[in-house]
Amino acid sequence: MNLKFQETRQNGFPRLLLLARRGFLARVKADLQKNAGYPFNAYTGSALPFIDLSGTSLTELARKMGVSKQAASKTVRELEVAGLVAQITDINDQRKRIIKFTADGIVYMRKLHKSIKKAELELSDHLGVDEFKTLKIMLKKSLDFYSQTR
Amino acid sequence: MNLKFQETRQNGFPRLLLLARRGFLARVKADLQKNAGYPFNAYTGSALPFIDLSGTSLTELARKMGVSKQAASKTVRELEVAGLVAQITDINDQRKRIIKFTADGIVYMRKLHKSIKKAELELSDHLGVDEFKTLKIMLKKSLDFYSQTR
DNA sequence: AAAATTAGTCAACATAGTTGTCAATATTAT
DNA sequence: ATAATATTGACAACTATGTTGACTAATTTT
Repeated sequence: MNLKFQETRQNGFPRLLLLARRGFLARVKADLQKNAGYPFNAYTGSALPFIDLSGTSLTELARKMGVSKQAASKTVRELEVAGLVAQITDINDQRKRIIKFTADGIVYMRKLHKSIKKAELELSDHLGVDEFKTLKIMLKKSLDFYSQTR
Repeated sequence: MNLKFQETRQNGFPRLLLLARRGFLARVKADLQKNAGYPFNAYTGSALPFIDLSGTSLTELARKMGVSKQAASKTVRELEVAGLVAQITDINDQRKRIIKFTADGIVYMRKLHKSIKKAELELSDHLGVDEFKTLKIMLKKSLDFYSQTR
């Protein structure tokens, strides 16, 4: 019985992506905690980058994050508890809650950004600058492909 | 106030990896369900490839999957219910439960493998064969980097 | 003004993992 | 041989991140 397909699967494309991401995020997290004492989790990681400095409504945030409003709502509550964002009611539409960064939230964003850049540089160093650039371009092209095909 | 870091974050490296993986797996899943009527989830996706045709113990499987024994145990139970694997007690060590594919499990593995290959080919077509190869090599190099650094 | 749509919440549940604890079995050291 | 130690795998309780369904309140359309 042939075992070949096992080897293929264990190093299949989706697994490579998963593990590469895990490795990368572990580095970001370590750096962020060391340098800032801040948490780093799905709230901070997947929600913050989609909150505009001028404020973003929940529904808009949910859409950008690609999750349900309910999931986004939970996330925002956590960020609020952590003191990184505040929610204010929209004057023009009282149903809307506008989510904005607190001063602390902006500080956090900058630190997070720095940690990510640092991790990217580190990897870029290891792979070669051009190779890393190509890697990112290829990934972007893949996304384009999948968002068209969907 | 500068908005630049927002743009950077939304297309940051880890996000690219996440979305590329999501897109890829959606294709695999669609193909698999269309052609085989089989489920495709974390159980099948992350556990099956690590079960050896000659059988694998739970502890070994957990180690290979990179999760706790408890998590692996749950997964195996699901696979058992789905009829893809069976657990038998090891004759030489009665603590051990050897997990083996059922005939159905092997059929499933082959189909899964085919669907993944198909999705890889499709993407390879879109990116260019050489580029896709490079992409995979770069990802592998990244993994090596992170497993060393850890 | 009534009907329909939209924004957001609460509750219940699903999935994929975790840690802590434990019994049964094997291994090692005395 | 037996006592101490280590390993295998189970159960329970919990965490994190998501989902869907049912709902209220506010706004927009007709």
